[in-house]
Amino acid sequence: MMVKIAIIEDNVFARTAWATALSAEENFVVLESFCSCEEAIESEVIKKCNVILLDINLPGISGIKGAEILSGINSNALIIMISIQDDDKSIFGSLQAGAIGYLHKSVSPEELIEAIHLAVKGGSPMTPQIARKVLKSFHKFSPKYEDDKLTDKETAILNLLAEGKSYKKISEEIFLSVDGVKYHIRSIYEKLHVHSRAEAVSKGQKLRILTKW
Amino acid sequence: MMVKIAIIEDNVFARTAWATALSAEENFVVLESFCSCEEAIESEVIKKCNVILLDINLPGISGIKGAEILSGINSNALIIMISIQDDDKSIFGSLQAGAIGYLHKSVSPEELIEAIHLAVKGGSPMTPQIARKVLKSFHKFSPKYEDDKLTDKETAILNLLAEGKSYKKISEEIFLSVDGVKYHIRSIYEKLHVHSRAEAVSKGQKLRILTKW
DNA sequence: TTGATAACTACCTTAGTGTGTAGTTTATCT
DNA sequence: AGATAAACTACACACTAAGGTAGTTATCAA
Repeated sequence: MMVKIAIIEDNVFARTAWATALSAEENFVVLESFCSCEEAIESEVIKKCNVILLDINLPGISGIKGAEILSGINSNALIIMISIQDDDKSIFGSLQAGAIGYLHKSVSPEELIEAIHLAVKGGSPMTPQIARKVLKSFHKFSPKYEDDKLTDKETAILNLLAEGKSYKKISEEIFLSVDGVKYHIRSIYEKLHVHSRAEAVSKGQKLRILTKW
Repeated sequence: MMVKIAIIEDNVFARTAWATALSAEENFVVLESFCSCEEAIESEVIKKCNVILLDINLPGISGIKGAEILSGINSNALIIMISIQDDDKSIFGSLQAGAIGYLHKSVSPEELIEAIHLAVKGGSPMTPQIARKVLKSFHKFSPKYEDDKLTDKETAILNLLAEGKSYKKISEEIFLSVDGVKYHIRSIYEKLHVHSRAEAVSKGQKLRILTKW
């Protein structure tokens, strides 16, 4: 099984260096190298490839926007970002856009080959620091004050609020008076420092109080 | 610099096998092995260790709940889960609870040693499949129908809704009449199949339309 | 025993929300 | 040139939400 690769990178040196290195590997074939997302999007090659190496800093359509478009064209292609940045916006933006790997531009050809093998085998190549960053993004924010922790009942109600249920519906579900529900919602708002359902839900998600999966 | 390790695992064989394997490694010292979270929580050892290996399936307090409590006690300890499960609830629950790594129970002693080294160096040990699962959890859900995609304006308004802003405030911010704002919100609700702000925000987060970082 | 607090229940007011309906303007397609 | 749709603006109305205030238990600690 050949691994068909497309490269999108505006720098000529990097582009050719990667292409030659990868072509040397058995089972790898570089179908085409592009110097912009626009070019790649137009090409039929994208529909045929298994792996797309994508730079983030590109003239015109950015790598992030490009990843989104390309994964729309070929949702089976494994998109690996290659970037000099490692800020949140670049990393999480790329992941949101559909990337399954994120490498630093300083990768050696050997590491790049290894990364592609890993991706093909169902893994997600990334540098250790980025992996840590990604995992940490799941961590619950532990409220500084014990007082600001939501009780189990409050958490349950917050989840029901997120489902758009009215006070009345919630009161029926948890066997409480409507005002009883209000009582808890007041506490939730106070603890989260918000003044509306939407804000509470939003903050609940940000603080990972509401489960998202 | 010694790496001080604590092990929490109810199975005697696994526990002792890991302890002996890790003790053999230079710079590693296993401070103590516990067979339940309860024991570990009581112990002073937790406050002193750098790495905690934590089983998920434990009698009494589960590994997930345990991770939450332990990271509360020592937020600097690197918690690595070791589990036979790889369902979403186990993985993401652990990460939410504060774990920075997630390994399958079938790891070899060499892999375990390697994983701890990686964790200490700022990485996040996990199996390739789990890494992929985690990264995929960031992916935007591409709406099946083109019609259900939010426009840029709608997305912007949804973000403002998430901040709890009133129609009036939003209308001022985006230079539109209040009814103009309503017009877009109707579209948002229709596309997301919801009937309230809170639900829209919740769904927006689930679909990764709203940015969370 | 008293006092404090948590967990409700109850009522009231106001502002804001969700939805129906309808008209206007502008751009796009045929 | 005419039709169509998107992007508004406008108004009306029932309902809900948010917050103020106050009363009732039950529990627990001083």
